[in-house]
Amino acid sequence: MSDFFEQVYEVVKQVPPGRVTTYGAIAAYLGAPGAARMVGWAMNASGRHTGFVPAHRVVNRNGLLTGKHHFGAPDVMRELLENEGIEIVEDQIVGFEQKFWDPSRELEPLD
DNA sequence: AAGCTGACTATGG
DNA sequence: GCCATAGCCAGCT
Repeated sequence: MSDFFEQVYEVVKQVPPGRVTTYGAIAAYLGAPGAARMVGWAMNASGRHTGFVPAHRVVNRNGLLTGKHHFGAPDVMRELLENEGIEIVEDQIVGFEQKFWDPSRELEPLD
């Protein structure tokens, strides 16, 4: 497993319940702005990672649940988020900006 | 080995 | 405001 993937998991696992972050924010925090796709790809491989990776707390920049189809069932991601107190309407997070958790702002810079 | 793909994002018409 | 294009970079065919 590439270190990049581990880095992604490290960040995602630190996302507090009831909060969400974006692929781009994680990529930027890891020093790879624009590599948001790789974050998504890391989520695709998150199942291989030892431990639980709350991939459902990672959405695109619109707060849209674009990756819901990768949870085995299209409703799993929404249910997980709603279980944490996040409202979902039309596969989109309600009040996304308020629930947005920015790693470069909440965590210490990687340096 | 070379090209395609993708859980993204920004920009321009 | 919607559609097309272009970077991004690791994994898969």
